[in-house]
Amino acid sequence: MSDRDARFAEAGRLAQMLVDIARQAMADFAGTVAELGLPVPLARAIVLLSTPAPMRDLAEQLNCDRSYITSLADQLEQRGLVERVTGEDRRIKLLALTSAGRAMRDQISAAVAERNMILLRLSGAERKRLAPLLEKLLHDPSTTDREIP
Amino acid sequence: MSDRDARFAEAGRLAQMLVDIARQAMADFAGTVAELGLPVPLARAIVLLSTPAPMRDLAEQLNCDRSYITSLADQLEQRGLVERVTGEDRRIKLLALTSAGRAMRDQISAAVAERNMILLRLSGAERKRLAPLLEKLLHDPSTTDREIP
DNA sequence: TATTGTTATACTCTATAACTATA
DNA sequence: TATAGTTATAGAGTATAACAATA
Repeated sequence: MSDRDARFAEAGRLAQMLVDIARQAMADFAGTVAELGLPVPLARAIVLLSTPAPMRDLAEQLNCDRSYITSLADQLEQRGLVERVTGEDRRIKLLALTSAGRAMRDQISAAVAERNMILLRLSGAERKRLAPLLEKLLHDPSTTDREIP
Repeated sequence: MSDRDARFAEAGRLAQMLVDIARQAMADFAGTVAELGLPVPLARAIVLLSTPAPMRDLAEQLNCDRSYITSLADQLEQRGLVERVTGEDRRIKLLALTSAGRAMRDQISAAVAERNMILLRLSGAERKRLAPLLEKLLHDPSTTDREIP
């Protein structure tokens, strides 16, 4: 196997591990919020609503269509977790957590933090080493600036 | 903010980054295989079929129900990428890549390797530092063996 | 009786297009 | 006319339950 192939293979394994770890983390999140009776999309929205936000903004943060936010908002309203608040610009509706919604948000945060895999499995020193690597992976240095000979 | 809270917050950020990076990697994979005309679930199955495997095994590796594998197998067969081969135990059907399937698998592997974010964004030294951290996150040291004071 | 795969069916997540109200 | 949200509808991905064939 050429040097190049070896590097490809090694990087492939790392990428696979990364995806598997994230899958595990997402499954953990799903399990955690399921115990609170929440489907994942509703829980994600609640977590983002630390402060009232226009539905449009939520669509951007969740990376989905505005029409889907309508559906999420309907479900959250039915559960009494958010209310729609008409904005100053009367086209805009803010989603605001109700007190039940805030309580739910606190429960989610606490439960998620407690089971955070990174805290459970890595020491402080290891977390310090991990952070800059993740930063670099996340903040695309334009992707094309490194050569693969 | 207490020390404990600070650690929770920091670990939360790391977990979020990890999930975001994986999402990016998965989107890259989806884009790559879309160029080859494949939906993600079919591509994932093809990648796993380096050697013929019972449908039951595939279900386990893809972490889904056997009935769904039936549906994937139907679609792959229609595209001429796999064939069902009855096993020695005649209840079992192996999925085996056809030559077109093997060609597709090679194409996927090459395209994915070329765009591997880890290769594009991390140096060899950085990859060396990342590997043991991912190993540790992946191979659950029973999750409960570390205390969170 | 237990296991493998199949069928029929249904649910969740999400998008698209056309619409309404406001700006 | 452009933007925010809504409605109706549809598609992908996946599961559940009942079933057939084989062990």
